[in-house]
Amino acid sequence: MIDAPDRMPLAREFFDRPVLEVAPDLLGRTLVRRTPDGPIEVRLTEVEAYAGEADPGSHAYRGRTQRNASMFGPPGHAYVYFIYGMWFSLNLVCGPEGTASGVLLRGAEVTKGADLARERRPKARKDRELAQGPARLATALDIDRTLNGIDICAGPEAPLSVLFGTPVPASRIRSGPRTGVGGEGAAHPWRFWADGDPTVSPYRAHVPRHRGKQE
DNA sequence: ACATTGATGCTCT
DNA sequence: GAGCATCAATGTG
Repeated sequence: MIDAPDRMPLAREFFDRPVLEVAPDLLGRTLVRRTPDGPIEVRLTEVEAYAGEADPGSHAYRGRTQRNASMFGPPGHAYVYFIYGMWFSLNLVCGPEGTASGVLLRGAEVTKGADLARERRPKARKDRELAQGPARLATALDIDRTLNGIDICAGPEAPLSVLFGTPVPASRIRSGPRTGVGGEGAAHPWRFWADGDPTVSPYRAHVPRHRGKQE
């Protein structure tokens, strides 16, 4: 049985391009997470681009560290990081090895394996909330730090793959400032989403948190 | 519907 | 020690 055209995996060349080309081009694509219990598939609806060492909003801004090492690796690999003491986020590494760009996956619609996703997201009241937000997406897809650095172009058995899917046409893509990114990084409209899709997460502007004594 | 805030621990300075 | 590419519960309308 031959795969339908929309089930063809995206090759490494897809990711070996400038991140601002790759990010909007990922919208509508199918992300496959293969778990021991079976596959979970989502249709990507919201992403953010992080543009290498020159981007003040990026984890790579201050150069290579132990945490961000996989961002500096070859394209078509995963960068998974732990945040707020509780959550994971999944990025797809773009651009040539030695550079450090990536696309944060922020929102998606679960299209297959919804029963598995619901088990992992028992607090989701509606199916559209299963993967609405980066940490929710990672939780629904059973993503953790063991997937950091893995090759997502490694073939039909890989834990993660991206399939062709049905790309969102450019006329339906919107862009704006990235969520939770402040400073000079806030100026760039590097968040991309599918207009009107209910699985796009609510925008939250960056709020500087001052802790400790105040007044 | 929207605003506010606690939870929780890792990473880098 | 400060800050974090967040979520969910709580409060108010």
